[in-house]
Amino acid sequence: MNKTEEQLLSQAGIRLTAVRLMILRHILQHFADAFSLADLEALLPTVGKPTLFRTLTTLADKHILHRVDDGTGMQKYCLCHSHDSCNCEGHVYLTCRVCRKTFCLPHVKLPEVELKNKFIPEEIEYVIKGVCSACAGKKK
Amino acid sequence: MNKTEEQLLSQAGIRLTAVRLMILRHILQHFADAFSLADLEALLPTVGKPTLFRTLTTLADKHILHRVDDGTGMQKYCLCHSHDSCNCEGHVYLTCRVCRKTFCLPHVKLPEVELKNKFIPEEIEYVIKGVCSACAGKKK
DNA sequence: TACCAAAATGCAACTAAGTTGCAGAAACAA
DNA sequence: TTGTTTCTGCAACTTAGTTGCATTTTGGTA
Repeated sequence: MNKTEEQLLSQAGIRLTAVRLMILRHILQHFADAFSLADLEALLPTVGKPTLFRTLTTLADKHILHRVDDGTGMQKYCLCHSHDSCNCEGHVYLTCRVCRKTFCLPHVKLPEVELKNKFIPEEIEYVIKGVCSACAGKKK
Repeated sequence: MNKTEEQLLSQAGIRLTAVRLMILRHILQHFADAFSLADLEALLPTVGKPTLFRTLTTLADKHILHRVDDGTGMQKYCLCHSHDSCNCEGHVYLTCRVCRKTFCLPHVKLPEVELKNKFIPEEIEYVIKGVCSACAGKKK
């Protein structure tokens, strides 16, 4: 079952404030896929950019959001789809080079890669770049 | 066998200039792994940043370099390890969150992911974030 | 070789995303 | 209610990336 904004924040040990609740509610309602600080700014013009930035940073640090690097040059975020036990090692994203949107595939099982070196993995991002169906339909 | 800078450029249909040859030679000699515009700038202080930028853009567009998005916020590039038939659909990178270096694993076979939607894939990036052996040794 | 058009280069200035400092406001415990 | 801690908003700053434009270089042609 889905959690409320209050539950998400308090369970993560984040102070409940009016601004944070509003930000998180809008994210839950509007962003099924990856979004940027600018997207959030457009949605919430009354909240200052530094506040949005710091809130996103807090939410990402507390594993309520994931940071997504999709190669568009803008930091993106998306809801962590397994809030409780966030051992979210791997995520798959589709990034459209035309509209620059990024779509999450949360339920895809990420394939493993053999590591020969003594590198300690913490997180895996599998980004597939291409053209989304909407943009492909419009004309190449 | 390895190609010369001249061969790489001319086969890609890029004009041979002194600056480009110097840039490419330095890349071949110094950067086995991913590097940024700033890295190149430090190596070649006599060449202006816009020229370096435009040269990297040209080399990436002609598939001599790959653009790498490692989540450090800086665009990185690395040599395409299969110059001839660059059907390089997939690349695996290791990014260290401590020293922010990114290492290429060019010979790892990239696992496939099932795509349900009508997304047209063009390129795949598999980025493993963590801590490299050098940084892990220094202390956590 | 001399000339010319097209392309490359370097300088400076600009853009945009992200980030910080600080003063005032809000949260929360006593 | 009070006081401390944390949050918020404004403005200003940082940095990577990018563009405009004048000058230089390249490579083809006479």
